[in-house]
Amino acid sequence: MLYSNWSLNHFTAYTRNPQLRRTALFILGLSRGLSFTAHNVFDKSPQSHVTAFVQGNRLNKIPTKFELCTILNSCAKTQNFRLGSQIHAQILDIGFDQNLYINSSLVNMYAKCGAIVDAMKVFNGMEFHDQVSWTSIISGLSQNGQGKEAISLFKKMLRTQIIPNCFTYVSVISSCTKQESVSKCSELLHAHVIKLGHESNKFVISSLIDNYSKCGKMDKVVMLFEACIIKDSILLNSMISAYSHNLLGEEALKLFIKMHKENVSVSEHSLTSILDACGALTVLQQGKQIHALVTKTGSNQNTFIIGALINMYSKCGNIDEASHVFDQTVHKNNILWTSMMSAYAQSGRGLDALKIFDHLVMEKEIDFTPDHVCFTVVLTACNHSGLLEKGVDYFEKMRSYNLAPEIDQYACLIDLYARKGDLESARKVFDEMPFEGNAVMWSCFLSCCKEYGNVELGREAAYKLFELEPCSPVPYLILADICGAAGLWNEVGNIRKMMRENGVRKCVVGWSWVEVDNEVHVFSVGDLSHVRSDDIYLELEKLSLEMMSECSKQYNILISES
DNA sequence: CTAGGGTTAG
Repeated sequence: MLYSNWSLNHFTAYTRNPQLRRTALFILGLSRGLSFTAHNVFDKSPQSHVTAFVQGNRLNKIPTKFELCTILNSCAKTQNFRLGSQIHAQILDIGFDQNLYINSSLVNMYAKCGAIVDAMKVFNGMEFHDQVSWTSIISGLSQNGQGKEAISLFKKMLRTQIIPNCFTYVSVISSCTKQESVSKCSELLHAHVIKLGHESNKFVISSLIDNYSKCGKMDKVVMLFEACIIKDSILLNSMISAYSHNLLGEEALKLFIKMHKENVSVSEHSLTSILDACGALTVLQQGKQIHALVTKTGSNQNTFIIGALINMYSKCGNIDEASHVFDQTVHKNNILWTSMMSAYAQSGRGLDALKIFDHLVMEKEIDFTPDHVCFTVVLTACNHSGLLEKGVDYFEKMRSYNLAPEIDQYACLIDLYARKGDLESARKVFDEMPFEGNAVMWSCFLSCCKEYGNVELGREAAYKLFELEPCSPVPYLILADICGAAGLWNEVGNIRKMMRENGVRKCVVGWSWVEVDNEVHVFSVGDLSHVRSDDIYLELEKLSLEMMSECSKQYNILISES
């Protein structure tokens, strides 16, 4: 028998399933020597490679290893798992199963089709590895949301003789970005990159910019960006989303205008990021102009863009326009339903958000399966409307959808209890959940302890935060507040002393100012949520995009060292 | 002689 165990596993799996029996027979047919000729494969689209392959099969020609590589590549691009695995069977039959090029293509093909287990099997079955095969599996894991595994394989690679190249670093850096807890990796990997001389590779820079921006290290982001000589559209998009992500919408808009002026092609990625920035700045006028641009470029059915439009309109206080955009969407999917619920929750209409959710899960005809993000939105909606019991119910409901609560949903649960004043139950969740509480969670909890004057729990939360955020004065100040309110003046004195001893400065929130028409407007950088649009952005809203770029020289934004 | 891996968006 020519088949290895591996292909037999596949084959039997197919024959057991009546719907896949035809595929099974096809595999058998291929393995008996059917083949293909690829006509003019080099100037055709992946889909026409696939067609050529299937046609060529009928001509009984045995494909060369080069042709097999090309066709596997096309299967990867078109996510054609069926054909890809059939070709795999043929490869085993012909005996190319230890060819490095073919195996790397196989790993890539399976990974791109989401069959990461099969990709791992191929990878583990390889006798020798090189840079490409390592990178294929690392990027495959990263793209399939298994950042942790990608990083651990990277570490394994470092212990071999094979030195990672710039392709590998791009994948590893983006895995780190997706894994929240490993923000410390940024500098380390950056150092690797410099040492190996990849610091001017545009892919590496884009992924590093993304990584630093997600960790809030904007100084590094700007440094990298400014060192770039050629700024292509992806780099600019990474930069725009970095600015948006770090509440620097102003900078994001400026860059977008510059990009538009210099005729750098505006992609759907750029539009999504810039809509985010408009939402964060609550500049409705600019948001509307981007909406016009979306319509003009025909991107008005792209899920990411629609989601961003809904978000932008709701942040700008225009919930009706948000729901109008949603209504005009032809294919409403999970992401968009969730965006719409989130829009209602953000606009203080939590009950409307819950109404949508209840409707969706009731209606059997609508294709909707709630995921983690969706439950976060539902729980947030409960929180904003003060619905403790309902929130706890929804939390319990997650399990009926086979969803194990993640840290975000636990954070919502803690918030629900704490805001209602049930601090003991909230505290219990910290112990019961399978995660370590992070700074955001403890900060929320601490604020609630202050609200309800609970010294004991407040003290515990503050001490946790001293460890988690050693530079932040906020927990010191809140704890001092709690103790002051309880008349514990000795402890207040001690807290002040601790602050001095630990070198924590009282003022860390930066201040910025914007100058428009000779008037100076001042606002805090850290948190813009309390800034009312009519206070500061009134003047900005009057400006059109074109005018903004003309005026940009006047907007000297400075962050003072307080 | 020909072949394989990478970045940005909820």
